[in-house]
Formats: sequence, C-alpha cells, structure tokens
Amino acid sequence: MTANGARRGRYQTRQRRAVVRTLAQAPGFLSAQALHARMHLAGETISLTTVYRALRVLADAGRIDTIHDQVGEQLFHLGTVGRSRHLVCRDCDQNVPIDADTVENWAATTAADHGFTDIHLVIELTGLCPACTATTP
Amino acid sequence: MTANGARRGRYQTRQRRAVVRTLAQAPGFLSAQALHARMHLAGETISLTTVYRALRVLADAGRIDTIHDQVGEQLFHLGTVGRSRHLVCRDCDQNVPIDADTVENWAATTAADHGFTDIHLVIELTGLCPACTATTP
DNA sequence: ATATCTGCAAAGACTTTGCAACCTT
DNA sequence: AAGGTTGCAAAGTCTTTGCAGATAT
Repeated sequence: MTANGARRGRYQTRQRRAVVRTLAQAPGFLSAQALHARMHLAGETISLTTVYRALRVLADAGRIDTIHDQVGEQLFHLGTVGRSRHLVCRDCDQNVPIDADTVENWAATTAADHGFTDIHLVIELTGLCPACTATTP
Repeated sequence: MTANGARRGRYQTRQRRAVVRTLAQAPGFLSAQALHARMHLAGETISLTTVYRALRVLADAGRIDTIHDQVGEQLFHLGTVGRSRHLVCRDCDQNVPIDADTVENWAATTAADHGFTDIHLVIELTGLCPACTATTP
C-alpha cells in the first residue's frame, strides 16, 4: 500500500537479528508483546515498536506465520512450511500446526465449480487438547 | 470470569432483537463495528457498547460463530457449525450454499488425530463471482 | 419490585505513526 | 553520504468497564 513498503527490510540490524533468533527459539506462537518480554528477559535491548516493525517486515516477506488468539491478539511463528494452518485449544491456547492441503484443494475446487475466482479461505479449527479434555468436567 | 456472567441474557430487549435480526440478514461475517454501522443505516438506535454486550451474550450462548480477521478484529456470524455453508462474493455479496461434508470430515479426522475433542470449525470461503470477476480490473 | 440492560464517558489492551537521531550499506 | 532503522511519545483501533437511570419480567 505504501511505496515505502517495498523498501523495508533492507538492512540487517542487531534488533532484527535478535527478533529472528528469539522467534527461532520459541516453541510455538508468540504475541508481539510476549516476544518483546522474552527478549528483555534474555537481556536484549529493543523497543516494542521495533518488535512490531520487525514482525511486519517478516510477515510481509512471508517468513513468519501469523494467527490470532481468541482476544484478537496477533500471534507470530517463524518458519513457514507451506501454508500450514492451525488447530487451537480453546482452553489453553496450545496450538498445533496442521496440514491444510485437503481443505485448500476442496476450497479451490468448490469455488471453481461455481465460477468464482480470487478465492480466499478463512478457517478456524478449535477444540480441547488432550490435557484440557482430561481436566474439563 | 465474573459470577455475573451466568445472569446475562435473561431479558429480551429492542436492542438485542435488533442485533439478532441484523445479524440474520447479513450475508457473512461482520465485525462489531460493521454491525453497529449497519444497524444505524437501518435506522436502529443502539450504542456500540450494547452491540458488544449483545454479541458477547450471543457468543456465550453459542448462538453465533466468531472468527478473527487478519488485523485481529473479531467477526461474528449468526448460525452455526455444521450447517450448510456458503461461498460468498466479496463484491456483490451474492452467495451460493455449498456442501461442506468434505471439510467437516477433514476437520473431525485432523482434530481426532491430535487427540482434540469438542471440535469447532468455522470456515468462510469468499471469492469473486463470475459477474464480478468480469467487471473487475 | 427487582434484577437485568442501556448508554455515556473513561479506561484498557494492542498496534501504528511522527520525527529526530542513529546505523547499515 | 544516502537511505533505511530505531526509540520515544503520542495517537489510533477495537473492546471492556463503571455508574446512574431506564426497562423487562
């Protein structure tokens, strides 16, 4: 949208390297705020603003996956293998990446059958993970 | 979270009826703000606060599906899991009911593979219909 | 009559933006 | 040197909450 968008992400900086490194060490998905907190604990010096900007650059470049938690907070995760989507636990937010080829093919086929183009599929699959299933009445 | 939660949704009010009615007439998913705007256009008098509260009541009661858009805004949709779904045109809102057995089976299988229970699947499939595809640059 | 709802304004949480100084190339 | 990047603070979204008055049952 902005002409400036194309120019972002050209320089390597201590902060951006740190963001990628921290993201790489994180187990699952992190919110921008959680990532920032984690970096601080690790002794990194970086502003929340910069974390957000770095994440946007990474997202624009397709280097990270993003999903949203139930409150609408964005969650980020490094390393995208294909267009993996996620299965999220409604209780503890634990999430598992899943292979969505089946649905995506279905979506593409279905849409094409009706002559629709420029398909966009939003899918949210939630449930209770094994642990929460056990502890829920 | 609040013990008060259980007491919500007991009274029928003009505003809540209007929320449900408007939601029922909407083609796909709407954000709280969009719903409020739509209601205003329709001549309804209701505050944004009340829209949010009504939506929460409906969501708590399981009467609406909620997902999140790409910016993290919550989107609501009356109706329900497991029913016939729709393919919606992003330009003209025209929608075609589609058979979602394939995805639903996929969802159930995938979730079960990971030990998840109480599965909830929300999908929104949009695109440009033949007519709009033709008239769009 | 009483518990629930509504609306306003204020507060909260997350994210983005303006701008001067600082770095990377 | 040139242009992207950073950090701070301020501003912007979307959403929730406190409270007094209005409303549903």
